[in-house]
Amino acid sequence: MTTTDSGVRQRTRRAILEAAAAVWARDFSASLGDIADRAEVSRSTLHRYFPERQALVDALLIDSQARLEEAWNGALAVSSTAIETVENIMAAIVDLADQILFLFSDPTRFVGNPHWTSDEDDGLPDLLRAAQSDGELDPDIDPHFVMGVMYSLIYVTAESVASGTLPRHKAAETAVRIFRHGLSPRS
Amino acid sequence: MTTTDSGVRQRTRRAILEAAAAVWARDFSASLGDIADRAEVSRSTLHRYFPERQALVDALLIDSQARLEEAWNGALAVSSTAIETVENIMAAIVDLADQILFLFSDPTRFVGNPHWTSDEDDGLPDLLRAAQSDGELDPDIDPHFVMGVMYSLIYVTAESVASGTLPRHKAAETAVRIFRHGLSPRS
DNA sequence: GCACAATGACACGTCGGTGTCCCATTTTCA
DNA sequence: TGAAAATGGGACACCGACGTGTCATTGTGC
Repeated sequence: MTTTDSGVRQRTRRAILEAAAAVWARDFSASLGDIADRAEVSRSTLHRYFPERQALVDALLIDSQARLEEAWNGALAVSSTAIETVENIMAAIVDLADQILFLFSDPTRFVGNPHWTSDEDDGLPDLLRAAQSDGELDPDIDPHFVMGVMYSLIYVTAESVASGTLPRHKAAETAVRIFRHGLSPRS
Repeated sequence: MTTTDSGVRQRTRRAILEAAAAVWARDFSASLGDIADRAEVSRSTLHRYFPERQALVDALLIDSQARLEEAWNGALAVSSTAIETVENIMAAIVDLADQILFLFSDPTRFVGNPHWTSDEDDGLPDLLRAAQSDGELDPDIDPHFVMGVMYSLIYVTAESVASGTLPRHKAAETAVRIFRHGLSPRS
């Protein structure tokens, strides 16, 4: 706790968080035992780092949101137009698929959780509207539906990478292309 | 059981199956109590129709596959080209979203279940390959990945219809258009 | 080598979902 | 109307996940 967060503690902590994201992204009802197994840690150890289930949920929630925001800002920094920003964000979060799934697969999962930053105040809907105004996305489609398409494309590409159907280096490009072409204005 | 499956029994049975599909499509770990509530039936009644959890799972599995096959055959009957068949199938199964989700959201859910007809022997991959040969779909994309995109589009459109974001009468058209444009060959 | 933190294995008690009865009440139909 | 069918709801035992604790073992820094 003091100076002795010697690499070990941080590494086990990260291993547990990674495992939790990977497991809970697919099945939020998975037991702590499953997560401990995935993290290659005993259930006792898991409980020492996160005394109760909720503590792990909160920690993963905070961590996932932080990493997502980091990716978001990185994408913003290198983009000029709205559609370019959207594409860069998609490309960036393909690597955060587990975290995204954990965060957004069930809209009611974190209601009432003090650590949950509602996705209303991030600028994605506004960004999509801007892309629609620029003539890059079909203006007749609801931005929230577009977000749904984004997330589901993230999901399938990540799943396909995990199962070996899709090579990792093609994942981001593929997802972005389907998104871009599928939602372009009617020609 | 004999001639006396007087409408009543059939209707409650259907109500339970519908409820189970709707609930388990989103969370397969949901309790039988949740399903009974959704079906507006007491838990006792549910147990009378399906003595154990597995019995309900099997019944829903059989029912969902039957309805899917029916939609499949209907789409086949009115289509001539491969891509047309795919589009008609997509349009048809938007209304079966709950059943599709229940059947395919977890690939490992029914392994070993004697009632499970592996999706290897339905012709979807072949159909997609045919559409690729016809120049209607990008030939560089793995058919199984295309199937993933199909299912995820079914999912988002159905979710959006349920949440009121997307009008029902536009659901099928929207899903098909995104699929078609998103996966068309590079131009 | 010695102290001390970290980990793993095990042992409880609690709680919710499940499966099974049983009985009262309502609905259906002859 | 009256019998049969169908349903609702409570009581109970069972089981697995969870939360908490203890104790032995490992390994890390001094």
